[in-house]
Amino acid sequence: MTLFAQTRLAVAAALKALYPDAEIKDTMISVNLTKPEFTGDYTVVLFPFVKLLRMKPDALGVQLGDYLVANTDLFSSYAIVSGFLNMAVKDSVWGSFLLNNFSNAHYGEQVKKDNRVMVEYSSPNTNKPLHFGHMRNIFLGAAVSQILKATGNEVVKANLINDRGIHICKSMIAWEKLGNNATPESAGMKGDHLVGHYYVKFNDLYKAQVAELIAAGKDEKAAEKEAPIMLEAQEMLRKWEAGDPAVYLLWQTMNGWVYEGFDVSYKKMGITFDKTYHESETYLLGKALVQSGLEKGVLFKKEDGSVWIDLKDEGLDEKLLLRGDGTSVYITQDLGTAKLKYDDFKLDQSIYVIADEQNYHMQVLKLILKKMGEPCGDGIHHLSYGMVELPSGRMKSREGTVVDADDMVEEMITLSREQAEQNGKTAGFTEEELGKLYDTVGLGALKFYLLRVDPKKKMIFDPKESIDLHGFTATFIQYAHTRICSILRKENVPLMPSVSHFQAFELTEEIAPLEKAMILHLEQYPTVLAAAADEYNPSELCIYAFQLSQTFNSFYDVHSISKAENEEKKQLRLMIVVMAASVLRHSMNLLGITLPEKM
RNA sequence: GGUCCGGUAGCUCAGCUGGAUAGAGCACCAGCCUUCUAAGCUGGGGGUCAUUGGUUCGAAUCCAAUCCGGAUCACCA
Repeated sequence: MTLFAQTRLAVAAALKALYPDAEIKDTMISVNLTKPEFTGDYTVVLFPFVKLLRMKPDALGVQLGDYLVANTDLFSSYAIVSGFLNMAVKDSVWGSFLLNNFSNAHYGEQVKKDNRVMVEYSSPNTNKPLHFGHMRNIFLGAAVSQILKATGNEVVKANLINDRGIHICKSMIAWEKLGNNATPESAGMKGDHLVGHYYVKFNDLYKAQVAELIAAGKDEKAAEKEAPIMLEAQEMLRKWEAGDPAVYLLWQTMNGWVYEGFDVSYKKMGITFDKTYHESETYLLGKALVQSGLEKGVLFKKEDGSVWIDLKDEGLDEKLLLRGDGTSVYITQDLGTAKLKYDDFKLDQSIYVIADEQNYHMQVLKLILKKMGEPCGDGIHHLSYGMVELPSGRMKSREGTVVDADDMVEEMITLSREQAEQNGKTAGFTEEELGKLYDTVGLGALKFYLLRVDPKKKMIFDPKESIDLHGFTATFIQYAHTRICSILRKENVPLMPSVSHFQAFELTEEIAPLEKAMILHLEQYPTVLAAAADEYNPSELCIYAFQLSQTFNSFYDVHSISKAENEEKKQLRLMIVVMAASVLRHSMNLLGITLPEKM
């Protein structure tokens, strides 16, 4: 148990012992970290009990403080400042905290529980390459997966590829018309970029045809419907659904190019999946569910044969589940896929990382499953995140205003190289080491940038202002880590020393404020990690790791390790920095960010 | 119009289960490298926490109303 939690329990026990007749609820006990400007480590807010106990805050504080010091082994003293009881934890407690945890590579993790959860993320369409918006989705999903694993869950990372539909046919038509049988090899392009290129071409052609029709006297709506290239795309989709061999072959070929391109991008970004679903294989699955819903009387049929669900009593409207011609719609597929996932893995929870524009869709999906009595609906959680926008508004792949994912990665790597060269940081590295380092720094900065903001907030990204490598960034944390590694190299202490490494350590001197600040931060890590998991929010780890690095930099500035005042101080500080480096690595690894030993 | 999300320093964001004088980073200004990596540290200026009212010992945080921005309410996916 964390010291923080122990303090809460101790306060609860103390109150019960002191005032056995008072009904003190757990929620009334508010324990916080003591603000740096006051002496003490943990603060108990006294106001909530004042009314109940009919006591002045200060009088209550004295009784509670005295009791805690006398009856627990945790606290050495206390101070009361205007209604706040500031408890000082004994130095010896901090000493054993360090000794017990400094060499624990799994510090902060939770024991395995019987809970299987799927996280679906990335989920790209195969008509265009990944862009900056996808990266937020991908990094979020990957990070949340890792965080859930670290907090004891069994995690299945899933990717649902949208490989069919009119958008794919658009790329195919344009390639047929304009491609001259170009392949990724002949065009010298990544496959996903090649296919994306023809998707843009399609829209160029389409717009031109619409303009032509309008010039010929058609109104806009009719023109958009009748543009020949659009009719061709729709015809191609019908052929695909009918299993036309030529269309099917082209579809397979072009999707194959896209997958090769995606694989390169995923690999560069360090992203993997345990399971890949393809919509072409799942899009018909929902129909059986709809049929059983009809039999159960949850759904109803209209005269034209279309199937609906009535969600009016939930404050929503009627929702179509199957077209009159019996073909499925978007939500039908999702119903089927939800059940498939559940049956495949016996899931307790199923997390969908999907942009917030689909909040309504996900709400409806859950409601329908619930009404149909499908157990797979219970564990569904929509991890909704805000879109990444440009200063000029949303990115539109049709209009080619997207910031491409591969380009962005390359740009960040270039930026990290420029920064390193500017700072004269390249000495003592081989070319190969430098290349690896720039990847680490560039990608780290990118991931951190996208993860440091609360997922539900939308982000505005200005590509003209490149991502900074100073301040609240991965680079800052990476740098703090390399400084620690440098100390450890000098002192011949391994990155992960054995439990017995500091067994001779004995605490006799008072712990200095910045040493204490480090220890207090380290003690918070399990609490922060648990909160990040509860809220599916990796940004909490970003903030935590940044603050720990900040505190370390101040500590580093004031307290020398190799020139510590004495051997005891040296050992204490070594334990602190060993553990700090370990916690930094642990938290950043969960976000997919690597911390180098030299930079 | 209904529903949901957001509005905190010039900019990007923390803080939101009510708690001490509202915090970071960037940008700006002034200092700090013969000492473990200056991609760093120290200090400074910069705020009507959108507005109004309410609840409370105490409100950026909770409630209500209003204003502004966004998303969504398809037989598209």
